[in-house]
Amino acid sequence: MKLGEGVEQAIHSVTMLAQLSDGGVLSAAALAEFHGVKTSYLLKHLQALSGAAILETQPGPKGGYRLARRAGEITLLDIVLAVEGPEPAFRCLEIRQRGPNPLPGKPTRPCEINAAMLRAERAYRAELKRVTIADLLTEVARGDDGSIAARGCAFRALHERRPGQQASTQGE
Amino acid sequence: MKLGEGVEQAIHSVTMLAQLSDGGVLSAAALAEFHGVKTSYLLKHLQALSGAAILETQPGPKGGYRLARRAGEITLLDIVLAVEGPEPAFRCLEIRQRGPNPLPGKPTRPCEINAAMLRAERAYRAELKRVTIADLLTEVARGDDGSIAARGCAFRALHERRPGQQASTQGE
DNA sequence: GATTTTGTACTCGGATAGGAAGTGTCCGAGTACACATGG
DNA sequence: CCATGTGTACTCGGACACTTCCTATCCGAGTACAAAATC
Repeated sequence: MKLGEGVEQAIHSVTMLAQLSDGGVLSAAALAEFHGVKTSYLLKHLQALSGAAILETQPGPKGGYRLARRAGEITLLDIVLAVEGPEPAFRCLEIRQRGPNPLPGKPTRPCEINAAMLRAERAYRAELKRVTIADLLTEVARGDDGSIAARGCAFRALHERRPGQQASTQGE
Repeated sequence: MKLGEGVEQAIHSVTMLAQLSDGGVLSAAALAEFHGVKTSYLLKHLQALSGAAILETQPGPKGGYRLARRAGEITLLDIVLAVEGPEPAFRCLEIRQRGPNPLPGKPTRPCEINAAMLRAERAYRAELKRVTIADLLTEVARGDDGSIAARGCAFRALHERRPGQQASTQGE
């Protein structure tokens, strides 16, 4: 019962991408720098998100990642499943049938233990499905005195880019 | 997001132990044989359950494991936590503060992402906490035509032992 | 023959190797800009 | 001076090592029974 570190990085990255202006993209290097993580590793998970149709990619210089759909349409469950894989955490190996005398004519009835574990996992996923990236942004803004938003804005002003469009005044 | 195989083995073992008569014990070797798993590996998890005060051990010949409390007082959550460890699946590394400009004077406000993930995990654990071993036995009995119970009874008649008491008629 | 003593066999317990998955890194394919060149 | 062609630099994408955790295994500590020796 352990989630990889990539999940946290992915959620933070999506949250950041949700805040940039329409049509803008952010490179993986910029996201990694902002979060203080390894670029190459973050790239792996961004690719997973891209493969899950959560992010869109823009190759080439001035390229980067952007959201593939509205922040209100992206749930935490989508991200977790994209990064960790869709298979459930509990895997029933039917060990009740693996003994020396495995109930000969008995057809495969659902294992009660498996059912209970899956029920719990459904509750877990349902809770994650209830939370969208837009909800997260709202919550953060609610408890923010402005400094968090300011930091994000400053960062995006520096690194956000719009492919196929001349950058206005980018110092670096 | 993956649980080890030991969880399933542990739950099945506890379920079996819950069905033996008062004062009786079952050896790890017997449990492993019944479930068709490696004894040495099962031992590790039985030890974890013992350390969590879910099982009691009886050393020596005719020794084995027994429940430390009533089956109705043992939840699936107890077993999962004992085997997998109590730490939550999602670990917030506070990467939002690890960037190059980490909000200087900002005190540690709870991360919204972390809060959402933990909320989901609480739902998961709450669902597991609702199910006791006694509930599982009831459910299994409800959908059983008698063959499952018969198999378990036959096995226990062969392998169940009572320390400090002469075995009545044990063929082997 | 009954009791004590000793020995053995069996149990759990923790420390020790092997393997799979997560973590971290590398190089290759593709694209847009920038410059140089020609008209 | 303007349009075109070429080159370069930067991006994402997938394939390749390293580390950690799960899986599997071994040997040691402890106990109850059984047999043997003694009274």
